[in-house]
Formats: sequence, C-alpha cells, structure tokens
Amino acid sequence: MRSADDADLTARARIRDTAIRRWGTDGFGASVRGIAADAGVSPALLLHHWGSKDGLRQACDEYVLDRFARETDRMTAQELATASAWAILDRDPEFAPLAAYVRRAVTDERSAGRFWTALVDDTRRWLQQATAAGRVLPTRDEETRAELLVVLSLGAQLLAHHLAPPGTPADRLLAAVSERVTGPALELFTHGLFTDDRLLQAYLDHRPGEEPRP
Amino acid sequence: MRSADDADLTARARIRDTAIRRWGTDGFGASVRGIAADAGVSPALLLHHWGSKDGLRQACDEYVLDRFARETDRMTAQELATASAWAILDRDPEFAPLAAYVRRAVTDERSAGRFWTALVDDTRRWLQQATAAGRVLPTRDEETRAELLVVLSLGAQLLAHHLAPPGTPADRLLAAVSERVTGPALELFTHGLFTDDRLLQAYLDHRPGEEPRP
DNA sequence: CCGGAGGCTGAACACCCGTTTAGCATCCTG
DNA sequence: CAGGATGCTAAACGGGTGTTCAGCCTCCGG
Repeated sequence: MRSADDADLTARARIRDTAIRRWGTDGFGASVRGIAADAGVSPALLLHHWGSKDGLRQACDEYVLDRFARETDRMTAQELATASAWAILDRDPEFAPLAAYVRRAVTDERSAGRFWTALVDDTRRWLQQATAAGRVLPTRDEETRAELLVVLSLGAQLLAHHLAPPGTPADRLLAAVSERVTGPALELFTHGLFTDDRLLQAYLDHRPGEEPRP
Repeated sequence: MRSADDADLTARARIRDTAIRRWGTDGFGASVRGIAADAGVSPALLLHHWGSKDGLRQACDEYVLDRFARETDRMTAQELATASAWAILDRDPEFAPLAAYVRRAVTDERSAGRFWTALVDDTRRWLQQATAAGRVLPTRDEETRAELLVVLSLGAQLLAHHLAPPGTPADRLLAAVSERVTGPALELFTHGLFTDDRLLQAYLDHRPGEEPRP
C-alpha cells in the first residue's frame, strides 16, 4: 500500500489510504465514522478535507487510477510478455488493497466507467501485441474479445468466495482462485470448447454483413 | 413475474414479489419502507409476516430457488439441446426480475452459495450431456470448467452496464450484452485464443501429477 | 510578540433505518 | 352469537448515517 515518498504520511494521506482499504474490503456502504476510527481521526476531519463522503470517494478514484497508470507505464515489454499489466499487479500483495478497491468501483452502478476502460485498454493492448507476435489468434472484433477476457478475470475475482475451496482465508482467496482456474482456462484458451465450428458458422451465416462495431 | 395460480394474489405474495423486484434492481440495501410503499402496504406488515427483513429475504431466496428448480425440471431434452436451462430462462422477460434477484444474491457476500451451486450444477449437466453427444470437447476437470463458464456468463451480466452500448435502456441491457458478446464468445469457444499449446503444455509439465479436485 | 491561517475536534442536527408495541378491524369457528 | 385468531396499521423507539458549526490548538510570517 504505502506510497513511495514517506512525506506522504500526513493525516490526509492516511485517511485516503484507510478509505481505500475499508471501501475495498467492505464496499462503499462503509461509513465515514468507521474510516475515521480506523485512521485514528475525527469524522469531521474527513469532511473538512474533502467536503463530503463522495468527495473523498472521488479523490480515492483519482489516486487509485493514477497509481495504476504510473505502475503500468513503468513496465517493460519483457515483463508484459506473459501477462497483462493488471494481471501482474494483481499478484503483488502490496497492491491487494488497491485491486480490491478497483473491484468495488467497477461493480458500483454509478461508476463513471474509468476503471472499466482502463482494464479493457490494458488487456486489448496485450492481446494486440500477442497477436502481432503470433501467440494469439486474430479475431473479427478485438474490442469485444478484450472485454470478454476482462469479464472472465474480473468475474472470477468478484465470485472468488464461491470459486475458492471452502475455508480459504481471505488473504489467500485470489491466489486460491487462480490456482484452481488457470488449468481449465488454459485448456479453453488453447483448444476451445466445441468439437466443430457448426455453431459459429450458423451464427456467421445468420448475420452475414455484420461489422465489428458501429 | 406473476405465478401460475391467481389465488396467489394475497398481500403476502404481493409483498414477496415486490421485494424480489426491488432487491433485484436496487440491491439488498433497499429498505423495508420502500418495499412496503411499492406494495401499497404498511412497513409493519412485512415484519409481521416474516419477523425481520432478513426473514423476508430468506423467504425470497426460497421462493426464487424453488421457482427456477420447478421450471428447469419441466424442460425437455429437446429444449436443452442448444443452451442450458438457466440460459433459456434468462431470455424470458417474465423471469427478468427473478434473474436480477439471482444476480444480486449470488454476489452478496453472506450468500449461502445455494444460487451458485444451482447455476454450476445446471451448466455442468449441460456440458456433460453435450460432451457425451460429441459437441463439446472432453476436459480434465468438468467441475471447474463448468464454474468457469458460469463466471463468464454471470460476469457479463454483472458488468452489463459496461458491456452494453452507452444509452441502452435498462430493460434492454441484457439483450444488448448478449448481442455484442455472442460473436466473440463463439469464436473463443470454437477456435480458442492461443495459436499453439505451449502455455498449456508448460503448465501441465510444471504440475504433472495434479488431480482434478481433492 | 502578535495575529491569522490551517489542521483538527466535540457536539449537535436532521434524516433514515429496522424493529416494537398497542390496538384496530375482520372473519372463521365453536 | 360470542370469542379468539388473523391481517393489518399508526406511532413511536433506539441507533446509525452524512453533514454542519463553533471553536479549539499549533505553527508560521510580519
């Protein structure tokens, strides 16, 4: 969690970090009073700095988005050979609270969609590069294929408490899920699911002149 | 929504239906007072019948689960040739409120997992039958493959507001999502994603003696 | 040394929540 | 016809919520 510069230890930064952690684990229903208590601070201070609960939330959005953007920019092509930037960060325990926050934000109905587009952009970039390198098949619709993969990985995280073996401790949840799921996922990604292309052909015949996106 | 027998029009049933609809659209945070107002009834009546908000919720769980179970049992092998039972019900507008409730329930942290297992069982059955019929490839781990497919379809529904074109009306959301997604999904299901099996082989070599499930 | 600005707090406000209680009609049963 | 169960409600209770406000310290510049 902790940022690079230690001068960031102001109460303001501490509250922001606490809010991210709290909202990430308990959802945005978690109260201002609860966050303030966790940060060892008066509830009023939080309103003093950001005006309202929603103001703090927007500041957290901004911070998390910025943090991830800076981190993904730092990654070399070498690192990105096997997995997308977000997939790599997902495995980093230091980023677990941030990732949990992203999961909450992207599911929230009144989310502005910036987290979603960030995720999709990231995997689309990775897919395009992997396609160019000949590791991934070309597709009729790169955008939607990227979104589909985001749905799969994000969905697995959102449903982690069902996917992981019962009794898995909370901090091991995501690791347990990926452990269970990568095998069948790789199977699906290399061989597909169907034995022939009849359903796909039927679909393509049914809507012949379809374009990738309007 | 309306059940088969019209004698079910008691206030009790009306409240239950209203609660399912309300919680399905707004989440379980929706208040007892709001549900009572929608049903044209005093908030106290609701507590009178079910003891507590949580009691009503359990009754709704039971009702929805039972309704889907009865409906899937009615389906013939003919109908189940192309899609699983839940996938068929998902397209039925009459079941939209029920399906929305299921989506809320399965995401809720303190869900007992009955909705999840119902979904997984349904698609596992379908996959097994399709595999036996030679339409779907065999797999090393039927259980997890079924869960993976549930993650994909459920995830697409949970993230529908991002997947659907902007400005899609709420009642068209799911249809718009499936319209956008089926093409790339069929592509993935018939051809896979990777050009070769190097990643899969590397994975299988890395953990050679792995069993499907402990 | 003085004074103002900024970080910070305790107490209160208005509102919404789930729930309780007492009591009202109504209807079925003995 | 009496009487008790049943369906239902109005009003209130206690507690949690986001937010406001007056005022406290502390530190820094003139």
